[in-house]
Amino acid sequence: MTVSIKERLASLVAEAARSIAGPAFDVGTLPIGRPKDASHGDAAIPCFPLAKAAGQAPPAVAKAFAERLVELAKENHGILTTAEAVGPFVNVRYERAALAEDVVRGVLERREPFGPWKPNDTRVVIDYSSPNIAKPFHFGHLRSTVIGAALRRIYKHTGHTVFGINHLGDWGSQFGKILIAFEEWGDQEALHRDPMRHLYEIYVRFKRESDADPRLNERAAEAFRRLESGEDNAERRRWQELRDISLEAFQGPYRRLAAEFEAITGESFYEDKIESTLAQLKDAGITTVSEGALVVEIDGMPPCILVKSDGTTIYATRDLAALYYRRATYEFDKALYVVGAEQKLHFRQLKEVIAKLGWKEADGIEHIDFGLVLTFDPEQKRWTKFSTRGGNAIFLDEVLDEAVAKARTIIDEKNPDLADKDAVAEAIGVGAIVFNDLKNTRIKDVKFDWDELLSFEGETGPYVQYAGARLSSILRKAGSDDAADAIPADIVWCALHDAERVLITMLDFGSVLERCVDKNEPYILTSFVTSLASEIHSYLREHHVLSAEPEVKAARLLLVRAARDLIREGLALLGVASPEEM
RNA sequence: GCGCCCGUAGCUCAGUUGGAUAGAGCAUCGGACUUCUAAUCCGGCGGUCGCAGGUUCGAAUCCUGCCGGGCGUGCCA
Repeated sequence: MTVSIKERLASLVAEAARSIAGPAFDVGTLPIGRPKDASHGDAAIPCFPLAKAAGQAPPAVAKAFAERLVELAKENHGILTTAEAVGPFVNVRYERAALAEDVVRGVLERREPFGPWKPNDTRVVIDYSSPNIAKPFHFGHLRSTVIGAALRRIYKHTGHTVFGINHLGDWGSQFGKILIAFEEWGDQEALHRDPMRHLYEIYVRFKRESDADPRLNERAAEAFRRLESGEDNAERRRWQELRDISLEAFQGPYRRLAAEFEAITGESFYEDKIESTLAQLKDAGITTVSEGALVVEIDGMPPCILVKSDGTTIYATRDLAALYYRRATYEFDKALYVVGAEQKLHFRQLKEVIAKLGWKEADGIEHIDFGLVLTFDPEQKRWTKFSTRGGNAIFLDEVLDEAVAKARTIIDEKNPDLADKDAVAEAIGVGAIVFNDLKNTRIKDVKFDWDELLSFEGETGPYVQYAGARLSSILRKAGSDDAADAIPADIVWCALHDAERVLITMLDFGSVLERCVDKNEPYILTSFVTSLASEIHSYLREHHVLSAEPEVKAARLLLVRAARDLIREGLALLGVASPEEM
């Protein structure tokens, strides 16, 4: 197995460091970073830890360190050309041909980290999307769906065994409300025409009318009791009907968003597992009865309620049943919950309960929280929460359709002869929305802004897609867009010396994925593909491919192929399509 | 009240876990298409990193205290 140029640099740095600061020096304390200014070099090593260990001033140590690196580089060809001390830093430059070959070959031959990583033994359950099907699939559901789907693919790519789970909100007391709402105002024709919208309308109406008529809430509670009784009654049949129709309706958005699951086990799936869950929790001796409810008391926070005083269960009970089931079924090491930040307390409670049970898996339970979707309130002149109750929810399909329509308009204007315009518009429009949601740190609130959502310029999905399309176009015109094309033996790799910025960026792919996994943050990858696209757009302006001298052209075509593949790979991990043309 | 989160350019955000002169996009101003897609590129303008202390060779980053905003705070999810 070949060792990447990055790893070879790391071992060179380690060897040089030990020869300066002694064999006991902890090489891990010496970070290899990127210089502030790209003109300084390809990689930079701050020498402060080394200076401390060597007991000398940082600039002096840096100087000696750089000299040692140069010596070592002479003995080990194909890694570095220069190592220069600048004050307390050492800036190094990769040997150009080696850099180019390492990166391009790595991508095209799908070596790690560009291709799939060798399997590790970590098993990960990712709970995401999990829409409440008594409520509409609105824009707010996008976040969990898109973040979770991206994490699922990133974990898979990096060698984890992953189980993506849609913990559908298809149970619970709000179903009592929906049942009563449907009994009062339900309409079969409207339900089948547009299930989500119809259920949304009657749900909002229920919320509104129950304010004036508390009897509605009582009836809803009774309906849920009857549902949870386990009998094959009218409530159950209606529930089953609404659930099936809703679930079917969700498949459209899931397809468009490239969201896939290993299992769709909603809350109702645990209905027959609640009893044994409660028994085990009681047997463990961690439950108490408080104010008529069965709870687990937890230091420093409110108790976790298992059975309400009216005898019905609650979401925490079902989440615990799910944890028992998932431990037995998937033998997970990590259980990630991609759920909004407002449920922070609930997941802290879950984790505490599991810790009280003494499970070794407790540490692996992690709430992958994210910010709210806000809407601008012109009256209050500030960003406020969407409220389902208020009825100002924005449907996801509406947003996607709007973006696709905008993409279609731009295609007609810029590329009227394009084949398959509708398919390309779908890829661009949906890609823009997905990309936008994965652009920032999860915890940031998302401000719902049509202008920003429908912007296809700058740091956007279409910007990255466009870079990919330009690369594909070059390959098409060169007639060499065959992924199976072998890399010729006579490639002059140093012809790519002027593509250093692109190559150095591509070199980062592995550590980018590591950071994504480490922090459960897809935006790091989003940011990476944006940088790569930017480097490509700049490069293509200055460096013509098809008209270059044969040697240069051959090398550049390989670079183009590699960059195109990596952009496609990165976007695919995020859930964004890469049109060949746009 | 208490707990958690956020505060960086006019706006939206990065800042690789404490390293070099704090970076992008949008907006704005100027420039680049008879050459592989101008959904692009190049340049200008724009900063008391909320405030005040502290830690040290070095702080947007760590610690403390304030200020402002958000979320949560026992039977919704």
